[in-house]
Amino acid sequence: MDQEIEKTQTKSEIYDEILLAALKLFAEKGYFNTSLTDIVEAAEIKTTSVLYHHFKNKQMIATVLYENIFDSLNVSVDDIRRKNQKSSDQLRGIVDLLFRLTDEASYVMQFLLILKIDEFLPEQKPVLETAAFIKIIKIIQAGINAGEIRNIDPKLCYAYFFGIINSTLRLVLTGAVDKSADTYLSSTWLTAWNAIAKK
Amino acid sequence: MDQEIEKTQTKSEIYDEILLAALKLFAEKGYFNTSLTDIVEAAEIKTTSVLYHHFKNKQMIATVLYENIFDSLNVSVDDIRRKNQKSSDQLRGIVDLLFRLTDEASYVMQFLLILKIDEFLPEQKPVLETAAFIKIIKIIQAGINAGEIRNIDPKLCYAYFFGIINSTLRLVLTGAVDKSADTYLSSTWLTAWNAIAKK
DNA sequence: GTCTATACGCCGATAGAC
DNA sequence: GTCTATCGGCGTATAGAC
Repeated sequence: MDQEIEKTQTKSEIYDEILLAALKLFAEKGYFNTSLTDIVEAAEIKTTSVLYHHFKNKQMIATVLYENIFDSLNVSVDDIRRKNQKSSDQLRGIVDLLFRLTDEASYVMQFLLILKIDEFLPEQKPVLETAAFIKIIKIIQAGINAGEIRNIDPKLCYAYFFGIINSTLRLVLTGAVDKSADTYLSSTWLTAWNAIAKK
Repeated sequence: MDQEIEKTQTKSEIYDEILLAALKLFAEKGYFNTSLTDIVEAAEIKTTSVLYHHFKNKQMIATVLYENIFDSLNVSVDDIRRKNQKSSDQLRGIVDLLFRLTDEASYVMQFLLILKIDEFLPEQKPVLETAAFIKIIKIIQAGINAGEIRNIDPKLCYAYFFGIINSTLRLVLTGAVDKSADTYLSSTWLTAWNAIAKK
């Protein structure tokens, strides 16, 4: 998925190590409970100097993570939209993706669903205003227009549908239930879709 | 609601001012972005010494807020359980309460729904293990036993029902929609209840 | 590009007079 | 119980040699 990078502009392994270490720590302990020293240790580099050679400051590490995650999500949503016509199929694709990410990239999903991003990146767009989520609202709007989804405020519809999806994933991510997200996929999808589908 | 306090053991007005100021600031900027100086200014007291005379440290302010809010919620849930027999009526009572709190005490609801409490109060119980929420799970279990609610894992059922409720309230609390929570009450209740009700 | 050393600000917390 | 003054430490960030 990140393999489109040419050798020449590879940002170095250390760069990636730092990002990965920071992502894990932010997800586990939160941004403010994570010191640069923590990141340095987890990334297995020697001193903060190495870190500052790659990033302007702590906030920039978080900013890059934010951009990577939301850009990647945006690309995936585009892909799903291209491969499916009906709103229900597009939403199903997005749900599949989110459940898979929860099982296979839980740190990413914690960043998305659990962290309070605007607390440490106040200048970034709120989640609902990012490209990926604007497109999701569009999918919902299209579903309403096509008569697939009942005619309510798209944002409210988003809250209903992804309220069910996200709170289920939060149960998994916080360890409140012990099974994998995948276990709950079909039941949760059905419930969420029925909550917004036109009868 | 807080009027049961006898005059003799009133903790002084300053105590309450500090708590209220801290609640607002934590809700608006987050715990870590709020300094004791911020609280001192907002509470309209002179120095941090006054603050330290009432609270052992910053964390204790948050702890008292946490306990007040969850105790009060627990009392309300008891009250609702006493006044209603059916699970559906009890859940409806809780939903009414949460929507009212969102409109009338938004800082409290932000503390409950938006803040990542375990980041600054790591030793406190996770929300789902507090008395109030254990009782909510019991209400759901009773509804399943009575045949009112479909037979699924109570925690999953909780995620479906309150996923819809809470994500709608989050829209209001974060300003993603401009109307009051009350506007969405009946529609959201219906959707949430239908998501878990036995047909 | 990595090392050692260090600056420095902020903030939580305390001492002690009154 | 409130004031002035101040400490100590952590964590971010930088300087400068190699």
